[in-house]
This record gives sequence, C-alpha cells and structure tokens, in this order.
Amino acid sequence: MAGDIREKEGTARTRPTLRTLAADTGFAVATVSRALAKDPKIAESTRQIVAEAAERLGYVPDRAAQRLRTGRTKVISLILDPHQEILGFTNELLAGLTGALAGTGYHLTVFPQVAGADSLAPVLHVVRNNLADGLIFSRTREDDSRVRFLLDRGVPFACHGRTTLSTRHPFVDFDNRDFAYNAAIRLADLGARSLCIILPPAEYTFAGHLHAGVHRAAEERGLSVTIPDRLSIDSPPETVRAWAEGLADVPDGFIFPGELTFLAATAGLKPRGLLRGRDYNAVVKVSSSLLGLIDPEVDCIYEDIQEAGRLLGDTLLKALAAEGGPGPEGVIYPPGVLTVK
Amino acid sequence: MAGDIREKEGTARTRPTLRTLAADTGFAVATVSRALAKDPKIAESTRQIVAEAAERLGYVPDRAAQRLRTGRTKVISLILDPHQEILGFTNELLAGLTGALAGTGYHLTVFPQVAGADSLAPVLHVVRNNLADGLIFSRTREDDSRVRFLLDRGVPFACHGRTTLSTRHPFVDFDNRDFAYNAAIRLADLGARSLCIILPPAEYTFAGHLHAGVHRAAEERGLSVTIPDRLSIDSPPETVRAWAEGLADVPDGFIFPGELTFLAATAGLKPRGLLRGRDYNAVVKVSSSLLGLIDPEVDCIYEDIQEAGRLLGDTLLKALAAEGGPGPEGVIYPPGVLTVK
DNA sequence: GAGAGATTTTGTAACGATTTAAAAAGCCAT
DNA sequence: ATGGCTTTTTAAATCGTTACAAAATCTCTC
Repeated sequence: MAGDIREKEGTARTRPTLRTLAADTGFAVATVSRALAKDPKIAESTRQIVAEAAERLGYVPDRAAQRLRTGRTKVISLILDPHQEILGFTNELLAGLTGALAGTGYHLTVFPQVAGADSLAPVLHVVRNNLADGLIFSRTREDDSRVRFLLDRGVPFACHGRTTLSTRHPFVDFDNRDFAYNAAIRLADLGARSLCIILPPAEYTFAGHLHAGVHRAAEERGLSVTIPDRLSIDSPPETVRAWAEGLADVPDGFIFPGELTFLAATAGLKPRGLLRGRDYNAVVKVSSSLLGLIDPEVDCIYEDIQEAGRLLGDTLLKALAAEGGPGPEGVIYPPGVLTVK
Repeated sequence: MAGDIREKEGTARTRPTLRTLAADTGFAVATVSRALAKDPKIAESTRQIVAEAAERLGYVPDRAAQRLRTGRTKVISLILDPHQEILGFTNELLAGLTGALAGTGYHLTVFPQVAGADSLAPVLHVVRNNLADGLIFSRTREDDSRVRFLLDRGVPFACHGRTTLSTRHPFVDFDNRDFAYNAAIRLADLGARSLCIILPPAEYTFAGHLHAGVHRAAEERGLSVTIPDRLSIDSPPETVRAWAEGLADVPDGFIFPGELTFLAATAGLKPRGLLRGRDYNAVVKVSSSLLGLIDPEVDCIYEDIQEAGRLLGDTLLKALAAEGGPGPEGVIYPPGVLTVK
C-alpha cells in the first residue's frame, strides 16, 4: 500500500511534491504530473486517484520548478507610473486587477516608473530578464515606444489608453471623447457660450480624444473653445490655481478631466468673486465620491477605474491565452453618470 | 580561446547562463557561480575575469533556478487592504516601498485582502505556498493574528502599526499619540474647551494611541473629550455627514485623523450655519496636499505615507538579513508640520 | 625535490516540475 | 499462443543554479 520510494517520514513539515504524490498513489512521477494536468492520455480512474491524493495531502505545485522548466513565469507586471492626477487611481486599479487575476494562478508584481526616466526602462527590464509573462501599463501615448517594443518582441500586454499605431493591439480605454462631448453639451444646455478645457499633455492619446469630443459639441452648438497653453492635468495644483487667478476673459463653461484640476481651478476662481452657477458652469470627470462631499452641486461624470483594472486583467489574460493566434480586441468602457443633475 | 563546451552558436537570442559564462571564460560552472557570489575562496583574478564576462555578455541570473535551488524567492508580498480612509495611501506606500526595494533584487508582489474575509487568509496563502520571503501589511491590531502567526512560523515581516503583544517584532508606525496630543494642545490654544475626536475601530492599535494623546492634553489643559460611539474613520462619508448634521452640543474642537472624515463632517456642519474659526476649530491629519486646495485655512498635521513605505521596506530588508539573529527595532516616524499656522 | 599545508578549481548531485521517447499492459482476432 | 493494435505508464533528460566533497594546483620548508 505504502509507496516504496524513499519517503521523508517523521518530518511532516516538508511540502508535498510530485514525488510525495507518486509514493502515495503508487504511480510514477510523470503519470502524476500528467494526471494533474488533466491529460486525456491518462486514464480517468488514475486522474481521480491522483486528484484525491493531491487534495488530501494539500499538494501545491512549486512555482519555481514550473517556471524553470516551462519558461513561463505565471506573473503579470504592472508598471506603476507616478502620476497622481486621479485620486486613488492606484488603489482602484489594483483592486480591479487583483480581482481579475484571482484564481487564475497569475501573480501580480509591481515595478515603479521612475519620475523623470525613460518610460521604456521598466518594460525593458521586465522583458529582458524574463520577469513576467505579460505587462500592464497606463498613460499610453499616440506613438508609444513601449507598445512598439512589446509588439516587436511578441510579448503580451494590455495598456490603459490607446495608441494611434496601425497595428492592432490589446488595450482598455475610457471613452474620453464621449465624456468630453457630453460635458460640453451639458454646459451648452446650461447656457455656456465659451468653453475651456484643461487637457492632458499632448503626447497622450486621450488628449486628442477629449479635444475631439469638445470640438464636435462646439460645432453642433456654435460654441467657442479655449485650451490653455502651458497647462495640463499634470500641472501642479498651485500652477493651476495661479492660472485661474490670473485668467482674463473667464469662459462660462469649464471641463475638468480630473478632480484635482477642478479643485485647484476653483481655488483660484473663488477669491475673485466668480461663482459657479452664476458666472460659469463646470463638468468634472471623477473617479471617487470626493466631490460629493465638497461640492455636491457640481456636475460630475464618472470613470470607473476599478472596472478599468478588471478589464485590463481580463484582456491580458485573453492575450496570454491567444498564444500566437489573434489577440483580443481593444475594449472601450463608457462614462458612468454619477451626478449630472 | 573559445570555450569547448557546446555552444548554441548563431542563435544569439538565448539568454546567457552560467554555462555560457563558463564556456566563455574557460572555468567550470561551479567556479563561475561562486565567483559571481564573491566567494573569497575564489581567486580575486578569477572573480575579475568572470565579472567582466558577465558584464560583457549581459548575464543575469535566472530567478526561477535560484529560487528552486535555494528556496528563497527574493519576493516580498504586500497585502493590500481595501480601506480607503487615506486618499492616495496605496500609491504613496507603493512609491516608498518600491523605492526601498530598488536595486536589492527583491521584487514586490501584491495580494488583495478581500473586504469581508479573514485578514489571516492572504498571509496564510503566501506562507503556505512559499510565495515570498517576507510580508508587509497594514492596519495592525492590538492582538494581531497575522503577527502571531508569522512570529510563530518565523517568517520575516514588517507591519504598519504596532501590536500590544509582548514579543518584539518589526513594525513601522506613525506617532499617533504625538499627533493627537499636539492637535489637542493646538485646539486648546485656540480656546477650545470641549474636544471631539473620531477614532479608528477600537481593535486597531492606533485607536488607543490617538486616545492616549488626546487625553493627556485634555488633562493638562482641563478639557472635556467626546468620542462618538458608532462612528469611526472607516464609516462611510455619508454616515459621518449625517452624524455631523444631527450632532447636539457641538464641541468647539475637532480632531480628524483623516481627510475624508474631515470633509464629511464639514459637509454636515456647514449647512447648520456652524463656521470653523467662529463656532469651532479643527485639526486634521493629512497625507496629501488636497486640503490646501479646498480649505487652506484649516490646521493640518502631515503623515508621510511614502516615508512609511520606505521604512517598511528598509525594516523588512533588515529582518531578512538578520536571519535568525535579533530582528530590527520597530520604527516610529513623527508627524510633520504642514500647515499649522 | 619530496612532502605538508594552504589555496583554488571542479565534477556531481540535488531542487521539483514537464516532456520525449520508449516500455509495459490490455485487447482482439487469428 | 502469437502478432498487431491501442491505451496507459514509465524512465530519463532537462531547465539554471548552488553546495558538498574531492581533486588539482600552488607555496613553502627542510
């Protein structure tokens, strides 16, 4: 009954391995391995016996050994960029990501993107040292060196935001065009004639999308649009506030693609006696319920970052499963209406 | 000159291994391995030759092989809890952590703490499956099952916050007592006679610290202290606001250990016509510059979460290096003055 | 120039999984 | 039984690294 292969008896402290299972069931190690892999070449009865033993002994395959043998790491790397324009972004994204990865056997490692450094550096590091099977990153550019590199090397990835490259690749993106369009329409409905929107730095693809959305609405409704130069959603709040304090010809409609920018601008406008609802209106893209506490009256449109995380995880998993075949489609998730009254 | 061991010529695509270096230098694989490990038993001249070859060929050791052989994963796991009381907490903590870990060869993996589930579960998972060499977690309790378990198993860790267990263990904690004391003194200086502080749930150690700090100041200055029952810094903002709206005998001094709680309470008090500076004063513990935009006048004391992350990383690294010997001391980092006027 | 002792290098065996090719077993008709 | 199938199991090699014990080389001293 008992296996005849040498067993480390007494010391029940060692984790069970395939050898332990082999000894327990009487099958060879190879048989056990394939049985656990549900290989149809192994008799159903054998598979059941092995599965039972694995369960009973609490067998868990050794990741290091699997990784060494197969070359697959079962790891997904998230490149974390230091941008802070969205409060709680990291937390929400991670919640979504870990949710999507739960139960798949994939682990999530985090690599930082150093502030001033080349955005390709962490990606290069992960790929060169074979640290993960797939990557996730955000802040995608129109012509993104990371996307180019990964496509070239055939490394699976999913990015938050799109490129304008012709090659199809997996991505997850918020419908910023739709957001901007609806924000502008809303402002027009409130009587605005001249709009102002603070955009992300021009190299990011979603800058163009926001721009396009506003312009479409502006054309439809005959509005003017100002886009502040030398200012972006990445500008430090003090800069934004100073800008608002000195702003001449104050527009009567503002679109803020981020809570922080809105707060900073408001901090600059309020001391001038300019009141929202009377002198101007605003629509803000939010990803938290923060503004509901500060300024319950402001029009908000919601971007669900946790959902983005989930989608990024799912998309990357699909890409990993595709294995040479055509990868998954890009996914665009829509704005959620939070408090547009 | 060239090595005589079979070399995969032509295909320069494969990553160099110890074998590659052995072939290149003419030494045995074992020698190369120990040379790279700076083993003093290997001649200095040999070490130099090997180091040069490794550099030239771009050799990077294979983590899977190292891990399989040594049993060490070179991974640190962060258990991410879903609490959101501190805006940007996750982002700051990760920035600090990855900074501390950079260049050490340790990677950071993230495991989620599912909202309602047992806090021991993810720790158990990591330890049982040997997924990391050390753990980091936050929200430490007075009697923390995770700390007990890890101490018992001898697994290195560093936690954010202290326990009240008698066994010494590594931790990193903010000086909440000092914060609360100084906040209360500040309020007394502003003329407050009756204080109110919203605490974390009682099981967390820092609830006691905050409590102690306030009480010491209250005794010194002869103040009264109210601690709202059925309310904590984890209460949903709407609950806090509702509480503030219905509050009878409004105290003249508030201490808020979190930005969100402050905003929620303010949202409840303001509609009642209660004005800060006239009817009451407040001191808030902040971890971002958010309040500077919303309410530049409010007294803030700063907790540097990024620093906490750095310290957690450093402390855990020391614990890992201690290897059986006495682990590192706990670290308490002080409040930073941000905008106490 | 032989032997002792220290220094330096090396061959081999793991670590725990997967995979290839080959062996063993089962089945059936002749 | 025997040969010819198919189904099932197995032995052995491999991934890249480290550790143990033994071999090789060098350095002195007499």
